[in-house]
Amino acid sequence: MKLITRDTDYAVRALIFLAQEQKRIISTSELVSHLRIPRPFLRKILQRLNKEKLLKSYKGMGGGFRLTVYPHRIFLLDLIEIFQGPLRINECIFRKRVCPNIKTCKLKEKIDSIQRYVRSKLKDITLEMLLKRE
Amino acid sequence: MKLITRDTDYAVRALIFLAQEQKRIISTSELVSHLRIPRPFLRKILQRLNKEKLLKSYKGMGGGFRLTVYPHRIFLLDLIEIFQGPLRINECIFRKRVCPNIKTCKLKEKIDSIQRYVRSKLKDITLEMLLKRE
DNA sequence: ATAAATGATACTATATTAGTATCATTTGTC
DNA sequence: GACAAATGATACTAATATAGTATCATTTAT
Repeated sequence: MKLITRDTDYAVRALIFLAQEQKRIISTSELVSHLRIPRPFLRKILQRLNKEKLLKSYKGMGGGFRLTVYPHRIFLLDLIEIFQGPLRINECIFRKRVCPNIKTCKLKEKIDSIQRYVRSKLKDITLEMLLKRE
Repeated sequence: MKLITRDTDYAVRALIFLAQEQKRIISTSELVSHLRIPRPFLRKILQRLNKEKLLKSYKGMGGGFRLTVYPHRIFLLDLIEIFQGPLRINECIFRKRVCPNIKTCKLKEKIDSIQRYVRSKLKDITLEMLLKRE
């Protein structure tokens, strides 16, 4: 059971690199040569981050991507949800027959609370915390 | 992102039914007629629970399964791990290039703590809590 | 004009999850 | 002992999600 899939992982690495290069425009080629991520896959990821407005893209020669959001305002939770969809851990189990009174079920409360916790903790983790320092 | 997959879910439902029938021996057929789970899939699940010693099986005519563990000693976490493997959320992201000093990384600490929390909370949830009451 | 970049989008491959099928073995009942 | 009703073991298929590729159009600095 993975909480973080490959594309989220790659996205994080790419964002770290971009953050460390400040506002410089970095091309996919440059990223590929530094991080070891398959080029077309990385391209797809960067395009997505662009659509989500975390990056701004520049077309044409000398083009590439640039971070548009401060690293302390980029949250791991958001990246996870961009690439993996909404974080839900309380789906399946609560169906008709299992849980007699779904509204008041203690179990549902517990699971909901786990989910809230996980979400809030993942929200605490920012890109900034991942940057190399000293 | 699902925390609980179909087989875990089915296992829970089957266990609930078995727990409610006390120590009576219940066949797959009876379970199938009460829960709506595809028979061969359910059989696979019951066999697994048997191997894990949560159930005891009885072969031959009149045979079936019986719960061998008290519902308050069956934990959701264990069921999840039986069917889905170890619960790990801190795999992927911490590889060579991303995290400069993996030993001391604050982020790893955070994720580890999330994992500990999730595990301990899932460990708090017992089968007993899922049984119908009043 | 051209080369070097991204945009859009469709496709393929691999892994995981979900479910099926089959045959062997055990056991209660007549 | 024969038979039917059960599980044991195991291999197979189907569907879905994840991972990765390919292609062509468009933009833009030189």
